[in-house]
Amino acid sequence: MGSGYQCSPFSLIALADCNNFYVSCERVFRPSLDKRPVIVLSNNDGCAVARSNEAKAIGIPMGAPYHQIRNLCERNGVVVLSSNYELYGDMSSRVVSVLARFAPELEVYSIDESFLDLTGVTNPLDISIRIRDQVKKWTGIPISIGLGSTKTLAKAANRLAKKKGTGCSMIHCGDEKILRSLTIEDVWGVGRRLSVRLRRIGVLNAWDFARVPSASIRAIGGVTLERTQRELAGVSCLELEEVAPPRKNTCCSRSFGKPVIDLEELEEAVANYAIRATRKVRSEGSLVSGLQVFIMTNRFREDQPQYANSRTLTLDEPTDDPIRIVQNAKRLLRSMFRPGYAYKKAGVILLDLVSSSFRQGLLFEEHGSSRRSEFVNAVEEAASRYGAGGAFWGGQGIGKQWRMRREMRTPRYTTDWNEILEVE
DNA sequence: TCTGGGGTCCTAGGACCC
DNA sequence: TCTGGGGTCCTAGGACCC
Repeated sequence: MGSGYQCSPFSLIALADCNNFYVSCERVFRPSLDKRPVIVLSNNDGCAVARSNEAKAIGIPMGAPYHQIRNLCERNGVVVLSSNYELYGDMSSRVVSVLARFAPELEVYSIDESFLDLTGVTNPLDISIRIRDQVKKWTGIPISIGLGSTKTLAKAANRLAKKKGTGCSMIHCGDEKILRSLTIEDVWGVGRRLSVRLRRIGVLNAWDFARVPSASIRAIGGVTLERTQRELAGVSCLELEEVAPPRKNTCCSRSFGKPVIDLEELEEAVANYAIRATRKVRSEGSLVSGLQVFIMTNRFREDQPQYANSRTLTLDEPTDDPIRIVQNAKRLLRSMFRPGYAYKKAGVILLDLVSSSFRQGLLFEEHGSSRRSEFVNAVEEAASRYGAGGAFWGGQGIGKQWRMRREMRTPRYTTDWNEILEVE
């Protein structure tokens, strides 16, 4: 082979990936959607982010803006749904709990994918078929499983299983025929930009990629792409992370349902995003060291004046106090706001999160005065118990002209008592 | 009219220091 | 006319992922 790499015979990784996940979740609760073309739209009913096989067959591309495919959908009787993240999150954890019965060493990689360690299993393909059947039976969600000695090979095998429609498949790093059948774009870690540059040097498929001198790969995509190359050749560079490392930043941003002109409205939106982001941080027991706010006009409207900006600040002490975070977010917003633009999107990013146990001595100093934190905790408690109607901060406003569209959302069957499925 | 949201990692280059 | 070099730290931007 001449590559110098050896396949590792010691480990076996499986990637379990839910098929058309959001669509599959919707179908569990509405079996009438089976065999029909269905798509799920992103926030603000913007783009198609999940498509059933029937919808793919009609020619709806991934990520297509809805306004561009609306006619196509209407002509073909496509069922169009807004996204329902409460439902998908809940279904996701159900799938994971079934997977964990088979492989206790598992990494939840995304809402619809998990890596499983099947090292030492005697009949991995048979087990994979059993896992697949069990997940379908207990959750209603169809999955595909790819097997390989590294994460990148497992990913590739999963792609193959989806391409061939077999449900489960395995790839060995020496399998020339199979690796040649995977285009360079199919390789995990090779996106649009890198694939163009790789094709230019004659790398067309996964087999080529694994065999090009690593110096050329490094020149094109740095150490990250070099790792991908080694992984594809069977050398493990990406470990299974059973415990998710603590998040470093968290963000809340939204496009507006309607363009926003006024500073006051923008402040209201930014305050809401800041509070949502702060809630995530508090629920993880973290503190915020800094924050960034950004605003932008609609970049697709070439006929309109454009403005985009972002500002960052470092807090004097890490905090999880929503009042301080909102005050600072508004300050940043006012410092860069320019009147006369139609703003389309804004966001708040909380930076350099640290564990709240690091705060230690500061607890009883001025910022953490206990009466104030009791008050904050009480408001947050009421908000989490009774929803936005229970309690909200003054800056959040009540008009919410800017809030996003979500016109075709299905009920939250599994997470909201008012919307639970009724069986007659 | 209408074009998502939330992350990570890496690198180049500027600021600053000795 | 001549105008260092090497280190660190930080940030912005680019690339990727789902």
